Amino acid sequence: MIEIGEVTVPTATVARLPFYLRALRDLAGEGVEVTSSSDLAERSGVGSAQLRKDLSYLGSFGTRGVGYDVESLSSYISSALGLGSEHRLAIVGVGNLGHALANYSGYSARGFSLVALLDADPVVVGQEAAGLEVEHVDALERVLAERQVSMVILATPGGVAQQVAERVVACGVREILCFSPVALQLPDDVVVRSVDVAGELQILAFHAAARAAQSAQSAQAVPPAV
Amino acid sequence: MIEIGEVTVPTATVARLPFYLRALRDLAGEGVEVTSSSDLAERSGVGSAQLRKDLSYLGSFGTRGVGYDVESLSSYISSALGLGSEHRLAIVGVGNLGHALANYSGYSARGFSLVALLDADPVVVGQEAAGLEVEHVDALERVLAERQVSMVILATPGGVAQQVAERVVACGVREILCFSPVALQLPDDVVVRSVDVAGELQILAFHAAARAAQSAQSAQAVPPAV
DNA sequence: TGGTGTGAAATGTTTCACAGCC
DNA sequence: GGCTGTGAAACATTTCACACCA
Repeated sequence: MIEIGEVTVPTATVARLPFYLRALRDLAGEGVEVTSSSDLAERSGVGSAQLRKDLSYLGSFGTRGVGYDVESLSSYISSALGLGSEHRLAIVGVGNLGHALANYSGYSARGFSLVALLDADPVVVGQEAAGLEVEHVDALERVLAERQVSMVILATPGGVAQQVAERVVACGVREILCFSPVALQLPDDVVVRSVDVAGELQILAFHAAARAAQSAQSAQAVPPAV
Repeated sequence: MIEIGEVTVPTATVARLPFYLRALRDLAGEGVEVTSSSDLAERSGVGSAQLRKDLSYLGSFGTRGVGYDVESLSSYISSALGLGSEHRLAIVGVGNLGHALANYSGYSARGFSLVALLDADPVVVGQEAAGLEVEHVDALERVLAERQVSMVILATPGGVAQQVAERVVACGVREILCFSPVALQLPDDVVVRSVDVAGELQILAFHAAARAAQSAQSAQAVPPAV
C-alpha cells in the first residue's frame, strides 16, 4: 500500500500502471481516441474488472456507457507515475548488462535521463557508451551530487552491490533498481526493485518441473491405451 | 497457486525460492553448515515466519531447536526448482540486451545451457557470441527442434514479440522469459515471466512522486519555524 | 532452552455483480 | 444499451503466537 497525497494505492496496482500506460500509448499510436476497460485490459494482459478497480484508486476517468479518452487517461497515468518531472539516472557497473542498459534508448521518451556511468574496472573507465564517458566509482559521491542523480541502476557484481548501495543511499538517492542477485539491506525509506534473470529462469524451471510431475501423474491415473 | 505432485505451493512462495537458494549457496561458500530461519530470512530479505511458512509448503526440513542443514536444504530446493534436469535455452533477439544475456555466465552453474541464438537482422546473423553463432530466425522451428530447446528468452523488439512467441509455442516450448514490453497473448498452459526495465523505473518514479507529495504535505501540516 | 512447524488471525488482492450514469 | 465505478464476497498472502520437540 502506497500513500500518495490523500489517497492510498495498493502496491499491486502501482506495478500495473506501466502496463496500462504502454497500452494507451500503443492505442494513441494507432490513432484510437476512445477505448473501453475490456479493450485496454486485454492489451495489458489483465481482467477488465481489475483495470477498472485499479483506476478507481486513482480517481474516476471514464464516461459511463462510453469508455476512456485515450489521451487524457494516458497523461493522467503519466503524471501519477511522476513522469512529468525529469528523473536523473546513473548506472553503476558497466559490464555486459550495464552496457546494454546504457544503450537502451527508451529513457528520454519516458521522462528519464541517463546522466552518468560508473565502474571500478580500469579497462572500462574512460570508455564511452551511450554518449557518456564511464567514470571511476571512486568519484561516485562527487558525480551523483554534481549531476543531481535521483535514481540509480545497480549492475555491479553481487559481491560489491551492498557496499555500493550504501554509498549511493548516503548520497541521498532513495530509489534503486538492482540487477545483482543480492538482498540489499538498506533503510526502510529506500525503495529497491530487483530484477534477477537467473531467478526468473529458476521460477520457469519450477513450472516446468510441476508440469512434468503433473503429466507423469495423469499418465499413471489414465494410462494411454496401447 | 501451483500444484506439484501431491502438494500445492503458493505462487508467491515459488518466486522466493530462488532467493533462499542463493542465500544457502552463499552460506555454503562461507563454510557454514547449519543455519536458522532468522539468519536465512535476513540474508534473503524476508521475515523469518515467512521463510518457515514457505518451506512448510514443500515439507519439513529443519531440526527444532537447531535449524537447517545448509547442504541438504540447498539441494532440496534445487531439486524442487527442477534444477537437477538440464534446461536447454535459446535466446531470440540478439540486440544489446540479448547479447548481454547471452554473455551471462551463470547458466551452466544453475542447470541451464544456452544452445541457440537467433535474430532477424542480417548484420547480426553469423556473428558469434558466447561461443554460439547467431542463426536466422527463419530457421527457428528447425533450430528449436534440433537442439531440443525447452525454454526461450525473448529479447526482440516489441513489435515482433507476439508473432515470435506464437512460433516458439508452436514448437512446443511452454516456458518463456520475455524482455519486450508487451503483454503476450498465449494459451493458458504457457508460462510467461516478463521483465520490463522501463516499467520498473516507472514504478520507482511513482514512489518518488509519492515521497515528494508526502513531504510537501507534511511541510504544510507542520510548517517549519521561520 | 531455542528454534521449527503450523493453525488461526490479520491483511492484501482479485473477482463478482450490479447500481448509476451517459 | 452499454460501460464505468464500486461495495461486498472470495481468494491469496503474510503475520502472529504458540505447541512441539531435539
